[in-house]
Amino acid sequence: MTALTSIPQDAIHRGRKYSQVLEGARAVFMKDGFEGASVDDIARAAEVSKATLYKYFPDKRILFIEVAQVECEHLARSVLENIDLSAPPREVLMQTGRHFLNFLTSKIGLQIYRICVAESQRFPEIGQGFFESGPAVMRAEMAVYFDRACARGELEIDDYALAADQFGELCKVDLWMRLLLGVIKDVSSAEIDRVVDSAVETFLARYGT
Amino acid sequence: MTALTSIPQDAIHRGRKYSQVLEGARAVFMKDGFEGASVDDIARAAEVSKATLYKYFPDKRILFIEVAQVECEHLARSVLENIDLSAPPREVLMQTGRHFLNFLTSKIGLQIYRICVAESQRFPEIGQGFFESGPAVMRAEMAVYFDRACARGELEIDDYALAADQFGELCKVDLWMRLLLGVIKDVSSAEIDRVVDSAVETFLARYGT
DNA sequence: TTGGAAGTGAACTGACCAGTTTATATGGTA
DNA sequence: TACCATATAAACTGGTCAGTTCACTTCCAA
Repeated sequence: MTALTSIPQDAIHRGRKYSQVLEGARAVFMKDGFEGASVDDIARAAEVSKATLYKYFPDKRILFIEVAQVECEHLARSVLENIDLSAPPREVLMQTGRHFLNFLTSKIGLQIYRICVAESQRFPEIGQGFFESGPAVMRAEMAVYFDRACARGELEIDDYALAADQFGELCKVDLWMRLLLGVIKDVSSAEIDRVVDSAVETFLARYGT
Repeated sequence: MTALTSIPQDAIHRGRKYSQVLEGARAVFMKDGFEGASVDDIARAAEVSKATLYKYFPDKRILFIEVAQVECEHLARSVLENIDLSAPPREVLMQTGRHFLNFLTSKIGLQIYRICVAESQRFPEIGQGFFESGPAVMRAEMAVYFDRACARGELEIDDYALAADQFGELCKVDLWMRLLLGVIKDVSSAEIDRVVDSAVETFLARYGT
């Protein structure tokens, strides 16, 4: 720690109000989207002055990117919890599908997707980051499972990534689009089960042994 | 197709400038998105005065919804006119999938979806309108085909709507998300074929006879 | 030829918002 | 206690934009 005293980024940014700002921004972005969220609203929600907010985040976009990254990591973790990968494929797929769909259809899951899709034009790093910590993670985790299951002779898959994506897409059927577009407001676990059931059925029709 | 007939014929005839406005709006919305497009820009692009524009479309949202519906109608027409529904299922599905994916991955297809998803929170009628003239039409048209194909013994499907949605989702695999998020910029027809091939394979594994 | 419907351009209203500045307050530390 | 970085409220700048209004023009049909 001599001349090069690289002060940790976190230490520089994380004053007392840093996480307050992030939390307020999260709440307002989730409620109003990116364009719809005014910086005044965020400052008010964070119980912080606008001047302070701008000291931490010199630009509204930077603030959003920060929020989105934190949320993506958080959500990716929650999807990957509590699945017994040694169970029979039908069981593993059902559980995975339900977890996945529960996340996709949650208020926060929907809103993050909405904002990332909408803003990826103007701020490509948002879309890129979301893809890598969202869909790409899901795909990679499933590929690991497929590899094991194929080795056990439980599945027969040539292209793991493609199969993973297909399963993910099959889970999105109907419910996700209707929620995204505001055609419906909520989804019951019975509806989720129905979609996941059929997704697993279709998936196993092709890849089951 | 009935959902698409909401553009009143008399409105078209009521003034010479109607389609000019729509065309200008289409161009500007596609370039700048919904929020990014100013009504002044649209009027300028349409070579029409703002007052005239507001005579036809009393609200920017209504204008966008019309644009989106017209585009969806184009897709629906182009799919229906070019597919021989009496061909074997594999052939019908391949063709349908390719048409569908070509539209989804087109600049305008992506942009309409982006805008609808982003704005459906603040303006539910946008999401509602898009759902009815987009996904719902696709589903309904496929259900008609499934009905015939099942009657011919070529397919075996219990829930037409669910099966249609599954096929649609299977076509979206990978490419669509990466385009939406700006991870990739273009897609080759070879990539489209690869995804559609596998979608058809998976679909027929479950529903083929 | 003329009257009304459609269209025009430009100014206007009222509102919103990102980002800055300023004068003032607070709280921890030396 | 005195200092200084940090925080604050509120006003301010400079800009954008949806939607309206109005005085005026163009077009067409009777």
